[in-house]
Amino acid sequence: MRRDVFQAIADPTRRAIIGLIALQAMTPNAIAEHFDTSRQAVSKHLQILVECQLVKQEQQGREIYYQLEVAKMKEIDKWLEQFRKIWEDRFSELDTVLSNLKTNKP
Amino acid sequence: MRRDVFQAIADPTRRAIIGLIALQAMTPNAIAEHFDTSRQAVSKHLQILVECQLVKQEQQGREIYYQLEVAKMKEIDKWLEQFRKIWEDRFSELDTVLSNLKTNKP
DNA sequence: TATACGCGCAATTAATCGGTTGCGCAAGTT
DNA sequence: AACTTGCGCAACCGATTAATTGCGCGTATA
Repeated sequence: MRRDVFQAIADPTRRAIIGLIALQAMTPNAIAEHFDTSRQAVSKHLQILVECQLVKQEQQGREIYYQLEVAKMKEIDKWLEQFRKIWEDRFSELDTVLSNLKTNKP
Repeated sequence: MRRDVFQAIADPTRRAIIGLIALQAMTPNAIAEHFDTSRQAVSKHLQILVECQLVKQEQQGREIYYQLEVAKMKEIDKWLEQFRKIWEDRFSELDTVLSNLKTNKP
């Protein structure tokens, strides 16, 4: 089962979970209380998040705390990087590039 | 059919398409040439991208040029914003929080 | 030691996904 | 006018998906 970060954040519940545990590690039950789904459903989401290393777990007695692997979020940011150039740097510059591309045909 | 930006970029082909047309608007056929999938498959992806407004189309004769709606990419960036704080500003503080949690064990 | 809890691990089902195929319409070409 | 080309639309199919249910294994508590 090939999972990547982008697929992981595609699900709204998963994004909500990420937002929840971003500041503080939580157990599946604690997380599940914030949604109106079952614990198992949440656990499955967590499993997927762990699978793609967006979240890591830490056992503590019979409880398992899930916490965000913040570094992995950079991967998304890294992908966005190339587009940030386009939307921040210069819209007019982009136009120049496009014009050049068009006039560059022999 | 509820689509959002995150679901749109979940698919690797869709991300590749986005990367392709980022700099230059392209027609479905032109895009399809870059992959080993059919034009229809690409068209379906484009349809999804248009649906969530990540891409817009512009008719030109019988050809339709698809072009990236760069502004919409910001939506992803906006979501990342909250985590950027964590991973950039406060690694040390995060560690403190985690340590505190750990010392809670008897 | 017996009992209650927290949790992961299947197995199952309904829904959705990505892709293919075939069609028809409209815009260019001859 | 007849033909070709670019494209969207719809139907279909196998593969995933999200969520439910039932189970068993450890860890606490009495």
